[in-house]
Amino acid sequence: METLIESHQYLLQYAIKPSVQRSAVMDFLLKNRIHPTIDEIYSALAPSMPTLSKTTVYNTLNLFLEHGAVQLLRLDEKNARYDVDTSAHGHFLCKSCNKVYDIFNLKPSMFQFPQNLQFDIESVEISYAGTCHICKSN
Amino acid sequence: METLIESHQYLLQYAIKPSVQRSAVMDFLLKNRIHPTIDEIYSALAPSMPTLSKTTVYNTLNLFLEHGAVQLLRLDEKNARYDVDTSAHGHFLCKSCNKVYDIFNLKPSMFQFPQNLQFDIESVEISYAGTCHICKSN
DNA sequence: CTTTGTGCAAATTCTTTGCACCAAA
DNA sequence: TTTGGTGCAAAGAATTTGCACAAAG
Repeated sequence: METLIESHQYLLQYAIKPSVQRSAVMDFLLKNRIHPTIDEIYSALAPSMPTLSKTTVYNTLNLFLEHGAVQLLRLDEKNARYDVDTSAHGHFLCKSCNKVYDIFNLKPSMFQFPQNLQFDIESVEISYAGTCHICKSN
Repeated sequence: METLIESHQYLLQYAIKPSVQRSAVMDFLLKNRIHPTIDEIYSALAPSMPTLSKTTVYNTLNLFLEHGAVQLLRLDEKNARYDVDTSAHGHFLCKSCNKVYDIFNLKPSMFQFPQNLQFDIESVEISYAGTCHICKSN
């Protein structure tokens, strides 16, 4: 399939050696911008890849993280979530439906560290939690 | 001791029924603004409270959370941390020494949600990670 | 061949739960 | 006495590790 070839190329951009499993995981991330958990990724791919193991999904996401191809989100107390969009943006977690929304319209200055070079910043996470507009009206 | 009486009063402000254990935990939090993990709190108190159990520390912090007396921080992939300062401020985690620094000089506007009333915001977390000035020079 | 990736099972870590005992009003 | 708090042991959930087999060059 052409789509998996695209994921293959995408991995190469991050110097990640592609494999069937890695391309499938990246393909899922690129097409489903839902900030999925390991379990969500595994459950989505398992039906079409019966031999896939959850260990491989863990290995794969850790590899993606090391290569900077995904961003780790710790929005709730439970599982880690992964975002294939590594640009500067924030997140909103609805505590009612557990859906994660991207918040793109934050001022760029919010992603700059306020203090004068004292620390070396590697990552910035801006996250909100509450109730989304859909759950609010129910 | 006078200090535990202060913690006792502090708990009452949040409508938390004090106990020896709860006052001791709150006393530790008020005097050690290090955003400790459950384990750090337990290890600090256990020597002077031999019968203290880690379960009680978990119970206590969950109770404090429910009453809004502490703020939950999820800065690293591992343990939860707790901050007795519930005001709007950010945090910096040094990945080298694991120390957490408070970032107080953030603009108040950063803690307001950028979108027009679509979502009900309950909490905002702004966190940075990288290398602190001490580890940088080593 | 040789290197690297995969996947099973087991281990580890963090946190919660069930339940008996203890403490305080 | 009655209510609620504590603490042990066990359970549960998320993630990592060890190792044998498979795949790819």
